[in-house]
Amino acid sequence: MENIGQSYWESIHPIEDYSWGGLEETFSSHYDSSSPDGPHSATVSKNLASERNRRKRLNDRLFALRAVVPNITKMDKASIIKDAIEYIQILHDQERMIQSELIELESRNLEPESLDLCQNSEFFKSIERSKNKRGVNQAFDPIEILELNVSHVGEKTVLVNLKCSKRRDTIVKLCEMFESLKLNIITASISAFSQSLFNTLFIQAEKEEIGILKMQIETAISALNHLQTPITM
Amino acid sequence: MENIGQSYWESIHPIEDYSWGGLEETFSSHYDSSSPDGPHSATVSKNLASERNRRKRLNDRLFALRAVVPNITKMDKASIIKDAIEYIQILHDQERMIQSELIELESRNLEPESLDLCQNSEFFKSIERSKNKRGVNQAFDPIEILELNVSHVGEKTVLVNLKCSKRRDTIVKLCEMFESLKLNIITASISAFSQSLFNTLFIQAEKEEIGILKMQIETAISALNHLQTPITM
DNA sequence: CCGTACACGTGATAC
DNA sequence: TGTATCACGTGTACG
Repeated sequence: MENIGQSYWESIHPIEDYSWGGLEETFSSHYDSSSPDGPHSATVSKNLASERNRRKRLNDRLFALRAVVPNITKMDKASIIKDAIEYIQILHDQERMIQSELIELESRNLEPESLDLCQNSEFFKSIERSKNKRGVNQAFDPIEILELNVSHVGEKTVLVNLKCSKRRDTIVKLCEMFESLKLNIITASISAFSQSLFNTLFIQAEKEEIGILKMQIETAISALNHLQTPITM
Repeated sequence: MENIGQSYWESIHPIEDYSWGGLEETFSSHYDSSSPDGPHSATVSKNLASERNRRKRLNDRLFALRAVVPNITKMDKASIIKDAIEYIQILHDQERMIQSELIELESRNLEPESLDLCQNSEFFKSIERSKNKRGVNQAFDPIEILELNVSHVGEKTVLVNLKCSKRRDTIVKLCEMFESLKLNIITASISAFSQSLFNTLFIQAEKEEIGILKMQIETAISALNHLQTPITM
């Protein structure tokens, strides 16, 4: 089976591969017109493939939208769009404030050349027509654990490998979390690539602490995620 | 020809100019409540109404997203999401440019009067905001720059190499600093070894931004060190 | 006529 | 348990 309809929701919560093409293929009855099912079936098949492509495109776009928007609370389609709207409004407000602050700073600096440069920037023009609607909401992203592996590589050394999604302030919160655990860290490496975050830690610990360490990290991350302010809209 | 259309929410819908060319007709009371197959039919009816509400919510959100994103070319669902993604990325770039303009302006006037203004800037407020979630206001150690090298490794790629001393919360502050700069970071790697901290960043930038980037990082770190007195917000 | 885009109802699935 | 979301195939309108 090729799993045509596989999308990221199903990749997160995989479902079993059921055969969806059972009875509709040879289905030609319906009060159909006088056309035999030769060209009609071809048309239906084309439309079917097109519709699949359309759905896939929509889901991919939605996935990409989720990737560029922090402050994702739920993985719903509607929630993703709602969070994107809120985030755009937050960006509008922030830009407005930063721009006003920049102008204030410019006004103290009495160089007319830079003032003209600023006011002629396209950013300034875009700010002019942007409207603010609400106060700045605190953006807070949940840390999504994609992979967590704690293994034992020596006599008293434990290797922690953590892969998680990279969103806004994810690195900051991760570092805070690791520092708060008061571990005996020998070396630590954090690499950000694309939309993922790769953490590698060598920790001085005993072998029997592996399970506890894994649970510690998981609970610390989930505790961080539960700190977020409820967004009610 | 049944055409069970959704129309009662269509009348509520505030946007009247365009409706994706869907088929909207009057709602014909089709499903009967007096079916002999009682509970199953009721379940199906509930599911049907829920699905209609879900679709309506999704479409409303999509319209709202279209409303906050300017320069919508096509009214496609996929195009609306695509334009929103591009717009968010544009906003990110603009924010980054504005930040660099701010930093450049701050470096231009080195009077102490403007230093106070700098500490009230949105850049530092964002730092304080992200730090304020724990209420930690202990005096922290200053970040000591041991080595900073910004070089040009490609057409639009800049390599940043930063080595500094590793003290308490150095990684956290460093990550906050890098995130607040709103750079277009391709990959970032932070390695802690012994008492030193090694940062390697690949940033999408132009060649002429190298000097600005170096100055940005230096001033941001030194500003972080100068911040340590009044964090209480 | 053909391709695109949409809404619709339905069965399956996760919580 | 019911109640959410989702993917799917289909009919249909528009260019």
